[in-house]
Amino acid sequence: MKHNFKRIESKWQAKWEEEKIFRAVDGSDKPKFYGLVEFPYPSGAGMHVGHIKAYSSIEVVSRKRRMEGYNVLFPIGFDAFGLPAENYAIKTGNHPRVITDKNIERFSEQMRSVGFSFDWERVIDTTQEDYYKWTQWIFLKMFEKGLAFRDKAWVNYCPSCKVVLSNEDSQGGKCDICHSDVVQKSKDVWYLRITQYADKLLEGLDLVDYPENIKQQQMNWIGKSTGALVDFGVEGIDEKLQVYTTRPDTLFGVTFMVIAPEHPMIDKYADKIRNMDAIKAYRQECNKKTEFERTQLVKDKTGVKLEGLMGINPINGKQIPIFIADYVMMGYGTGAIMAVPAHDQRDYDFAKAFGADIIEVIKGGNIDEEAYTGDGEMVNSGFLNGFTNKKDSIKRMIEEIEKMGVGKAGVQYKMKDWAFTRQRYWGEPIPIVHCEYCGDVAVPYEELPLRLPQVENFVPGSEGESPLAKIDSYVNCKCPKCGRDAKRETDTMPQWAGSSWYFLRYIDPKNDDFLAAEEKLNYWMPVDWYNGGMEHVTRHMIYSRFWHHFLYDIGVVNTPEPYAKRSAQGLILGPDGDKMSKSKGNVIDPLDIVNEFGADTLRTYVLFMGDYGAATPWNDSSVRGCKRFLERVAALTEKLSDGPASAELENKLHKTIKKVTSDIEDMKFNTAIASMMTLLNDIYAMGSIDKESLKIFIKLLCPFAPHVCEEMWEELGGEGFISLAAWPQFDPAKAVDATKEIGVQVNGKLKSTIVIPTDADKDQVLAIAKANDLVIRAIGEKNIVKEIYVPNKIVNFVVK
RNA sequence: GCCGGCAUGUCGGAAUGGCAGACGAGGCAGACUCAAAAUCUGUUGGCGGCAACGUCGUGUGGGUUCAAGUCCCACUGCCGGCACCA
Repeated sequence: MKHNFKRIESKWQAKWEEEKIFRAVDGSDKPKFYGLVEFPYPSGAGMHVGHIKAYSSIEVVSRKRRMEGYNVLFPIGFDAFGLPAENYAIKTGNHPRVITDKNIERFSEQMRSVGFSFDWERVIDTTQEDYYKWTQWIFLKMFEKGLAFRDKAWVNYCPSCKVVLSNEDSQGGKCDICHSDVVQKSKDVWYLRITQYADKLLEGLDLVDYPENIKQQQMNWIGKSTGALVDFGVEGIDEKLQVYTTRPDTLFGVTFMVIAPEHPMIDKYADKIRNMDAIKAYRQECNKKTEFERTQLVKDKTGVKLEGLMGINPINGKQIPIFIADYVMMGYGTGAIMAVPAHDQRDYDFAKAFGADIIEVIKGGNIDEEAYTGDGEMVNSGFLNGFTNKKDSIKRMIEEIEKMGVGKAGVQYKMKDWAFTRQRYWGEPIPIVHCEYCGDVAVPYEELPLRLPQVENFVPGSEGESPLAKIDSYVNCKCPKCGRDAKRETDTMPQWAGSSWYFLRYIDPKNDDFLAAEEKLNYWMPVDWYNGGMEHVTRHMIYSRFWHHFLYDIGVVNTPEPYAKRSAQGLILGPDGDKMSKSKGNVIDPLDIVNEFGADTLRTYVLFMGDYGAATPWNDSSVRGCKRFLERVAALTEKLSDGPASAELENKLHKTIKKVTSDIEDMKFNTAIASMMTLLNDIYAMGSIDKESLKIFIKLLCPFAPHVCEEMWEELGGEGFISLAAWPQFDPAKAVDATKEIGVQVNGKLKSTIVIPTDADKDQVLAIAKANDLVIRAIGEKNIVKEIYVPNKIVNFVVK
């Protein structure tokens, strides 16, 4: 072996750190590049190979940018608030602070051992007071603008973790942390009005360079739909029942209404409802159902008719029954629907189960069989009869109901306001005081940070009270407004709070006066390239875009969108092709790989193993292949010849420069590495390489395997660090081939290959092709009816 | 049900509509070795053939084209996300 990788890796890691060569410079004249990777949650398990792959992409881009002369900010930090540390604290009796510090130290050490070119002077930790001070500051700004509010409503609640969860944290009806079934609970909690930014979050997608699937997923999550709000009269009471519909043009086909079991109208007019006992029983039944049961029973519609109340269709004055049923959700639209069973399958199923009328208003289906949801001619619909275009009929109906004063165009979103509250200890305290006289009062900005108090017992209350509620000295305080006795909010912020703005703090991590200085924000933002996991597309990515849009609106930052470009890595699967998990015993520890094969090998392998965006199984033999490659590169210093480079070598070298340079930008790291492997094989075949060519080669390799390249650079007498040396320039003239080998087809089938001078004219090429024995044989007695020549690519003879 | 993606040797994967299988792994054969590992050399899609070469071949069926892994239509199978969203 040429080098002891352990020795050279620690040698260069120490030198880089000592000379702080990866330090980002504020306000430099160079063009800036802000590369970002999702900062880790410092778990007790240590780093995962997935972290290595996630960081390696931007690591390579950042290293290339430095060599290209950019002022690069490539920071790292820790998203350290959260339940795992707290649960571990409850289990072991250690304070989460102690556990977190230990884990951060371990993670830092591990990341250093891989040789990532982070700027270690800008490390942030979301659990430090000087950090969460600004998380609280942003919360208070939102409170000031009415975007943070308290509401008693139905929330997702995890009975196992004993916390309220946001919609984003309970996708699929499962708790994101422990995967228990989530239940609905009526609770007084804090929300952030993210729905007010729904349109901005949608429009902002036009401004950014995200992969199409990420944009789609965010659009689906926001779930904008347009339609109309229609007011139905209710017989006997002086109040309208408003529904939301995407098909107001089917209003003539309405045969009943359905409201959610939790709809407030039920309690309000309980005295008018003759069957309240049945209603109450049904409500209880719904409450007991888990999300799983509800989705399993989609076809079997249940519900109860409201006896005593009748709806009135505003378009034709018809009386229609009103039901409660759990297929209508309080959380979407108005919690009430107009049912058009002929043209909505759910309404159809319900109508069949409850014997309601089915009136066809769109021709084209067979409503004896199922609901017809396609397009067609409007019938049984008064002034809409004869309309065939959905758009037109909807528009016409909205005009009509607006004229009548019974409805208007409306917009709905699937996204709900963000339940921004956790009944746990290890999070940012919500800086609000509840005063009997003044209501919810903000803690004054100058009193931030509102510190987490020291507690002995982190166990939450049985009904989901925060551990902070038990600390009298924390809870009892004076109202900042009137000075009378008041009580502090004891909930803390959810796990996603700190990560919603962390990329701004990297820009000015030690600023005591503001979250980051204005001129520095203006210089560095937006993040030029952000890489992370697909699992964050509808959580962290939505949340942080929301916060950034808000900060833009209040003038803190100068761009609405935080991330100019986003990419996502694919999973690394276990060697067996399954997702890595402790229970399956197929987990690869990156530190084992560093120890056995070296950091350079690990880095190269995670990028070489396959398409960066695809899930790929780990393969130990392939790791050895990468190590073999790097060792063969290192051995080139023993194959040095006197310059200058041969024309053949120059040609191959410049082709590789071109390929590696563009492949890195396209995130095609696997083919970038493959092209360097090809070059290496060619050099071995040629027998030697001159010093200057070798220097160029290792510059290309440096972003991937920086330690061995630094060592070789030193050996070759290179100046300074190769990590800061200038990126090789591609010279098109040197990559030009004198001759080309191209294929010759007969009737589209390859028959032979010929060598032609590059850019030879058509006649010359065809002459060479026609002189080829194999081509002559393939054509035989037939006549050439067409001759096709694509320059430098292919010849095709069509014969008959 | 809706949205998005994928399908290529033994495996991971390459291929601006122009020589399918680059590169790596694995296999096979050989060199070195007492031996193994490591290293090095050659070889490696199927079928036929001593060979030259022929022939088939990118999930399935059709289509466009001089030419299709690539474009279009229909289907099948996997993966991810959302889901009684009115």
